[in-house]
Amino acid sequence: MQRQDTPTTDNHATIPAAERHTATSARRARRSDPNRKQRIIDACLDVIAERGVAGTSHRIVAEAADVPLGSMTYHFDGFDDLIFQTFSHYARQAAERFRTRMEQARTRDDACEAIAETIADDLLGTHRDMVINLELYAVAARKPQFRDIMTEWTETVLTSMASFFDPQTAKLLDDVIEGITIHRAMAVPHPSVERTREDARDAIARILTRAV
Amino acid sequence: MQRQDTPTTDNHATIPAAERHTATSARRARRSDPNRKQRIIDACLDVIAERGVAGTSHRIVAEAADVPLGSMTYHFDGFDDLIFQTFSHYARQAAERFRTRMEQARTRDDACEAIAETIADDLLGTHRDMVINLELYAVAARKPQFRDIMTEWTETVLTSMASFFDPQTAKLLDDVIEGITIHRAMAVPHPSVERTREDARDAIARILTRAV
Amino acid sequence: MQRQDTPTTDNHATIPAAERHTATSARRARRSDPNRKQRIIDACLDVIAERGVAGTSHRIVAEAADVPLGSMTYHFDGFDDLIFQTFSHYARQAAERFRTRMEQARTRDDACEAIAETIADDLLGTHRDMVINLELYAVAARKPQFRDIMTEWTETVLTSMASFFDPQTAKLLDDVIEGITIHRAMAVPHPSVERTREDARDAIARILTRAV
Amino acid sequence: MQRQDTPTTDNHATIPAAERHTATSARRARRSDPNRKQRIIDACLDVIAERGVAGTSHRIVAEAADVPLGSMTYHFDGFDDLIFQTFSHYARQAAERFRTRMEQARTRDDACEAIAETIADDLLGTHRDMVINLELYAVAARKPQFRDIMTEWTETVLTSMASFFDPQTAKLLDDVIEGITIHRAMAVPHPSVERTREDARDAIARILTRAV
DNA sequence: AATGAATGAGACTTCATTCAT
DNA sequence: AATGAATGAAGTCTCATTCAT
Repeated sequence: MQRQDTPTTDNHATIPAAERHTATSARRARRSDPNRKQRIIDACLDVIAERGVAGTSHRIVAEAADVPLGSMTYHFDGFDDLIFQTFSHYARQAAERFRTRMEQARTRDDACEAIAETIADDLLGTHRDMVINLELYAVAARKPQFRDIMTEWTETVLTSMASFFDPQTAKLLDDVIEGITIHRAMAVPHPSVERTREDARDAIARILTRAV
Repeated sequence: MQRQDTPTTDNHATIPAAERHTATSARRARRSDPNRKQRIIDACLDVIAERGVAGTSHRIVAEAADVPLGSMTYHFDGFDDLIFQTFSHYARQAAERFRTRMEQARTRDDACEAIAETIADDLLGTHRDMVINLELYAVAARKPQFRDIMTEWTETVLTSMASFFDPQTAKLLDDVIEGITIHRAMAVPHPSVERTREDARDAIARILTRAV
Repeated sequence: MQRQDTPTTDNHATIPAAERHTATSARRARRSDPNRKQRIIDACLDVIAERGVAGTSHRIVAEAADVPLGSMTYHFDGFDDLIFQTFSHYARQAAERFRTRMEQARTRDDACEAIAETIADDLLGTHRDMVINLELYAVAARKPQFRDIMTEWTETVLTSMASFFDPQTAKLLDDVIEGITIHRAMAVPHPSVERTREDARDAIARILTRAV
Repeated sequence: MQRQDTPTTDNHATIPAAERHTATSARRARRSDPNRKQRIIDACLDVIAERGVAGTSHRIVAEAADVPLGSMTYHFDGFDDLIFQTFSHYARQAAERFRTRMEQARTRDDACEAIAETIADDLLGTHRDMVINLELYAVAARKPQFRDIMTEWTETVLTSMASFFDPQTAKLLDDVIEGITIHRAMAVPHPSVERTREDARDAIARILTRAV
C-alpha cells in the first residue's frame, strides 16, 4: 500500500483474501500431461517466429500449446523465464545440429560443405529459424543472461570447427556465417536455398584460399 | 510497460493518475513546437535502445520526448508507423555516416580503415547502436516493409564501396562487417573498441589478401 | 526479463507492442463525467463497508460506481492510492461532523451530549461507519501513511473538545469514545442506538464527576 | 500476494515454478509431523501481523509454516476456516494471559497495575499483537462468527475483573483499555512502553477515584 | 493420510486509440 | 492544430481449490 507519490517496489498488488470466489464450476479433467512443459516451449518458439518476442504473450502461447493460461506461470517462473528457457532450448538444439554435421565430416572439404549447409538449410532454410535467430540476438544485446546462451552456442561452433581449421580461421568463418545469414535474411525477396548455398561456398572458399 | 528490460526502478515512467495530468502543466507549456516530430523520433530511438521494441509504447516515448500522449497519434499513424519512421530515420543516418567515411577515403587502405572504424565506432561503439541495429534486424526479418529499410541501407553501403572493391569482394566485406558486429555484440564482456578495431582490420586484411 | 533464479524487481512485465489489438469495437460514449472521481470514492467506501479492504478490488468498485475498469487506474495511482484517498476522505468528513457538533454546543453538558451522540449516531449508528472505522484502524496499524489520517482526525477531535475540557480529560474522553465504539461494535447482538447513547452518557458522566 | 503491505523485497514468498516443486524435496522430508496444524496457525498469525488478512493467502502461510500447499486445505476447511481458527487461538491465548495476570493480583492496586501492564505489554508491547488485534476487530465487525470470538474474550476479561471491581466499573475500565490501546496504536511515532504504562495508570486512577 | 500437479477465475495494471474540446 | 480525458482489451501473475496418486 503506498501513497500516490511515494514510489515503492511494491506496486503489483494482487488478490484480496477471505472472501474469494467460491464458485465451483465444472472442470475439464486434463491431469497428468507429461512433457507439457516441452510442448509449451515448442509452441512459444512458433509464436516468437511468427510474431516476435514483442508479439508473444502468455495467452497466445497457451493457446498455441493448447494448455490453460494458468499453466504458463505454473511451469515457468514468469514471462521472462519462459522466453529464456525457450531460447535456451533453441540454441542448444541448433548447436547440437551443427556439431553433428561437423562430426560427420571427414575432410576439410566436407567441413566446408557442412558449413554451407548449415547456413543455407539450418539458419536460413526456414523463415522460422531466421526470425528466431534474430530475435535472440536482439534480446541478447540487451540482456546479459541471454548473452550466455549465445556464448555457449558460439563455443560449441568453434569447438566443432577446431578439427579442421585453426582458431583464427574458425572465428572468421563464424563471422562470415553470421554475416551471410543476416544479409540473406534481410534481402528482399529471400534468395533460394540453392543460391544461398552457392554463395556460402564461394565465401568460404575465398577465405580459405589464402589460408592454405 | 517493461517486458524485456533490464531492471530499472522505473519511478516516473508510469502513467500519472488523473490529477497529475493537470499538475504537470507547469512542466510543459510548449506551444508552437517546431520539429516536435523529430524530437519524438529521437526519443523513440532512445527508448528502443533501452527497452527494445517490445518494451516501447506510446506513453513511454511521449514521456521521454516530453510531449503529451495525444501527440503520438497525432503525428504518427499509429504505433507501427512510429516504429517504422524511427528505424527509417536511423538507417538513413547510419548509411549516410558510412558514405561520408568512404568518400573521405583516398586509397584502398583508407577504405579498409574506414570500414574498421565503422564497425568499431559506429556499429559497436555504443551499446545504443548495437541494440538498435539488432532490433531493426529482428523486426525486418518478419516485416517486409522494414526489409525495405535494410535494402536501402545495404545498397548505400555497397555503392560506397564500389570505388575500391569489386562487387563480390564488397559483398563479402559487408558480410564480414555484419558478422563481426554481431559476434562482438554477443561477446561477454564486450571487447574494447580498440580490440574490435584490430580484429576488424585483421579480418578485412585476410579477405583482401587473396583478392589482390 | 530475468532468469529463473535471479530475483529482480522487474517481475511484472506487461504488454507486447508493435502488433497489438487493432479491433475497434463500438464504444459507448460516456465522456465528460464530472466528479466521477468522487463517485468512485463513495462507491469504494460502500464496498469496504460491505466486504472489508480484503474484499475490495478494482473490479468490484468499478462496478459499484458504474465506471469502466480502466477508470480506476486512470483516476487513482493504483489500488493503494484508491484505498488511501478513500479513507482520507472518510476521516476528514467524520472529523468535520464532530467539529460541527461541538461547535453547536454551548454548555459543557451540551458537549457531553454531543459526544454521546457522536458515539451512538455517527460511529455506531450504521454498520457502515463501524466497519469502515475498524478497517481504517487495521490498515493504519500496519501502514504509517494511514496513521497520518488518524493523526489528523484525532487532532481535530481534541481541538474541538478544547473549549470544554482540559487536555487530559479530553484525551481520556477520546479514549473512552474509542473503547465504547469498539466494544459495542463487537457485541452480539449490537445494542440499540438508544441504549448505546445511554451507556455513553454514563461513561462520560463518570469520568467527569471526579474531574469537577 | 501482497496488497496492503509495507514494501518488501519479497524474494522467496512467490510461488516456485514447476521444477522448483520437486527441487525442494530435500528441504522438507517431514513425514509424521505432529502438531503441524498448530504450526500452521502460528505461521498464519505471523503472516497476518505482517501483511494483514488482506495480504494473507494459503500459499504464503504454507511457505511461512514450511508445509506443502496441499496441507492447507487438508487441515483446514478452506481459507475462512483457517483465519477463524487462527484468530480463535489468538484470542483464547490473550484472554488466558489476562486472567493469569488478574489471578496473581491480591489487592485492588495489584489489579490496576495488572491492567496497565496488559495494555502496555500484551496489547501494545509488540507491533505484532497490535496489528492482530485490529485485524480481528475489523473482521469481527463484518462477520458474526468472529464476533463470538470477541464475546468469549470479553467475558473472560470481565469475569477476571469481577473480584476487584463492580460490573459497571469493570466495563468502563475495559472500554478505556480498548481506547488507549487503539489510540496509542495510531500514534505516530508509537509511544514507549513505559510511557504507555504511565498513561494507562493515570487513566485507570481517574476512573476509580470517583468510584471509591 | 497426505500432497504435488494442475486450473479457471480474477487480481492489478498498462496499453493504443478515440473523441470532445 | 493539438491534447486531455477516457476506455475496452489485453497484459502478467496469484489465487483457492480440486483431484489423482
